[in-house]
Amino acid sequence: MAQIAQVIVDVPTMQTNEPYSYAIPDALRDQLQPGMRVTVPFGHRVVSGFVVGITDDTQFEGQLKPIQAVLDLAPVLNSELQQLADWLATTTYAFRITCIQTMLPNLLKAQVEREIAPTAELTAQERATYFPDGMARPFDSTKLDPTTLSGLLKLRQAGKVTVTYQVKDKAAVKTTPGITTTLPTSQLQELATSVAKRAPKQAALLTYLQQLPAQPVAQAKVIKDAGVSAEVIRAGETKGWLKRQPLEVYRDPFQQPVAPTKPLTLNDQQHAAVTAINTAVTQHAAQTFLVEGVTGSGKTEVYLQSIATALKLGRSALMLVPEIALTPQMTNRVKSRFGHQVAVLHSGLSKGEQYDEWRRIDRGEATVVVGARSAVFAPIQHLGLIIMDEEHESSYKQDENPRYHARDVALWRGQYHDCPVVLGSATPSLETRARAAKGLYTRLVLDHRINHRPLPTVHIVDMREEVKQHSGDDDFSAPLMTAIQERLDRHEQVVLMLNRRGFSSFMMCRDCGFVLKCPNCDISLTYHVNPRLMKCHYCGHEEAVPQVCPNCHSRKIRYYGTGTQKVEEALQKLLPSARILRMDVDSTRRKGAHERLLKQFGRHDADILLGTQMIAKGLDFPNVTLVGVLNADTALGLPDFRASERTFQLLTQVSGRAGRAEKPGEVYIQTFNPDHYAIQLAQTQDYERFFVTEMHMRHQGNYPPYYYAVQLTASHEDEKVAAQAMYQILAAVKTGLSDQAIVLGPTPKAIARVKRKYYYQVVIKYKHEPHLKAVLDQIRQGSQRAARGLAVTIDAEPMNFM
DNA sequence: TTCAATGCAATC
DNA sequence: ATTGCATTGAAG
Repeated sequence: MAQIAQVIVDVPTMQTNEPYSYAIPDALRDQLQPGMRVTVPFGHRVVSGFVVGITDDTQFEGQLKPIQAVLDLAPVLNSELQQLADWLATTTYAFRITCIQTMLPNLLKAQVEREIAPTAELTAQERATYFPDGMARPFDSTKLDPTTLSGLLKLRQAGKVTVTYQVKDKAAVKTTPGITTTLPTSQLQELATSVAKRAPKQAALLTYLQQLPAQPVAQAKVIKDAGVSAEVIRAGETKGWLKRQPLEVYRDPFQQPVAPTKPLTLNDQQHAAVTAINTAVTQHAAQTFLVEGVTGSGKTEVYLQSIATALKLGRSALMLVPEIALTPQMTNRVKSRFGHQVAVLHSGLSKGEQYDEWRRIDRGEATVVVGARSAVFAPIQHLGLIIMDEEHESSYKQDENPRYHARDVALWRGQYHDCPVVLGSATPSLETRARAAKGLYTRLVLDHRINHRPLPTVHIVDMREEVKQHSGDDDFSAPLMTAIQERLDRHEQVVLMLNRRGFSSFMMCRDCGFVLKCPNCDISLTYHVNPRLMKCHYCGHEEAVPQVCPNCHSRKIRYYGTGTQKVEEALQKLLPSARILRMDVDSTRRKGAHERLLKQFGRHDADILLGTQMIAKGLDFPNVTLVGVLNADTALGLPDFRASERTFQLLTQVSGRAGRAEKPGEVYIQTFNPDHYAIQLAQTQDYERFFVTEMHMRHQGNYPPYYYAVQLTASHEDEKVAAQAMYQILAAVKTGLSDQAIVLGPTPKAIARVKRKYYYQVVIKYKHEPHLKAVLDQIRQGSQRAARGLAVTIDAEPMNFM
């Protein structure tokens, strides 16, 4: 019986979102397995694809085409991850191939390249114009200029040129020169004694070769260990003593060795938590834990000791951390406990490094994986424990297709492997905390700080009063300045956070009120000092800083609001002797800059670390005794039901940065909303009261976790088209769902225009809608043949309502 | 009437 | 996504 491969082709459309049948040529029959990548003829070209099954027959009536080539020796997705891909596609409304690609390291994304070659049919004239060197040339419609492109297309119509497709697999294994010997030890011994007296180096090499293992050894190692030069090795090669053979090496992103650490002694609460988790690990129970631990309560040690238990049982562990927290501080801590068996996966690595870490995991050489969001797809086998630190972080949700939440994937894998999942946070998401309240998750509370260090004292500064007393737009209140000065006098360090979410410094005319906006997007341009430019944070548009108002030509156009650079300048003016380190998107763009700045601060090369949200997470500097939040409430005004939750989390998180060692810490929060519950409760770090208050608000507003939510968005260059599409979708939703469902919109998004496109959205809130999936799938089908340029997205449980 | 731009369905 | 093929639209 002829075997048939079921292939998902790499063409992300609705029509090709199911397997296509291909004949398996005899030569590939033994080799091919589900989970492998292949190249297949598709229409009039070749595309890459992914084998999801091998069957004996097919529904397809027509003539099957054969698979062209197999790209892998072994499946790149095992059976678990293949099932996970299917689940991901159904729950996130994404294409199957998109899900598969997301789960694989970047380098395994095969690329199709087109080439165009001349034929004998061409006239000399045409040949000279299009093929000056007579050779085939790359045919990339995005890179060729329009005239050449249309010319080439005409020639193709006439059949005067041929187009070929080449699927390029970028997966490259790095090698280093290696050495092996084929001679038996006895012969080498003989040679060593018979070699000329005045060639001691050759003798040394021969002696060394005798104890060489069968596998190739790096040439660099031979040179070092045998004490010979590359010259001698070359001589040995010509004499046939040894053979050169490329040796596969891993690009190790973690070069520097780390000092091993021993498990620390646990306090009672930590001990209770570890015991509970260990029991679940040992019993292979797919139980979910919520470790609710205040900052400084030693959550990480609980994670590490639980991981140790899984390893002892011969199982592996996955630890997820927000990208921003994947600092060397954090990875070092895991590496120094578990050594070489740790693999690290995050976007800071090069693609080659990512691929190599992925392969170490796939081969079972790494049994502890630490990584950011996408590491939840790591090909770990025999999972014994999954940990997700800072579980509330919104970066665990991917904001492009597939719009998955790593927490959901982690829970899925926990079920699959029958292993516990530990969600950890000082400020759990309302969803998670509510599930714990319902008894779905086991709650483990760590409310003592290690060594009973007190929580920092938090002061709230009413900026309305400050502005009244002083003149105008000062970013620094008197109490905060006094506190900073005290630290400088005592040679202690200060962390200042500028909340930048949805807030920036913009140009406004004081005469006519004109605000300078991006010509492509609907948002105001941000003022940058160095280089002095107006920039759009969404599309990257740049323009010169205007001297006069473009609207009324007044010279009184000034910038308003607060950027890190402006604050830095102002602060430097107030404290001329203070050494200030600025950490924001601009100063950390280059690879490793983030790490370098933190090291600098850790060495006390600076007194004040000034930064955006990124400094709130996971830093641990013992000499920091003061934390200031310059503008606590910029996020509160945003049209998002999670605004309070975000604000509370951020303030609590950043407050934890103060006084982590023996010196007590102080926190100053500057706000224009001193009475808001999110800020009041952040002052006392009272998560439980915040939870109860916020749950009440969510209940009032019919928001998650009381309701599920789906956000539908349509975007188009023409505002009318986008709006119209949304009204059609609205009609489909209304007829398809019960009247229990709450449908909001269509409304223009808070930032209605981004990159020359208008955005409209509809939000569905529901408790139980069995037909929802069918309705949304139908919308997905419909959006396929809608107006050109119209993009419809479906986001289940969105994190951003803007 | 002819050629070209535009829309549309199919791709195993 | 990309293609060939049908349909419609503008010039001959």
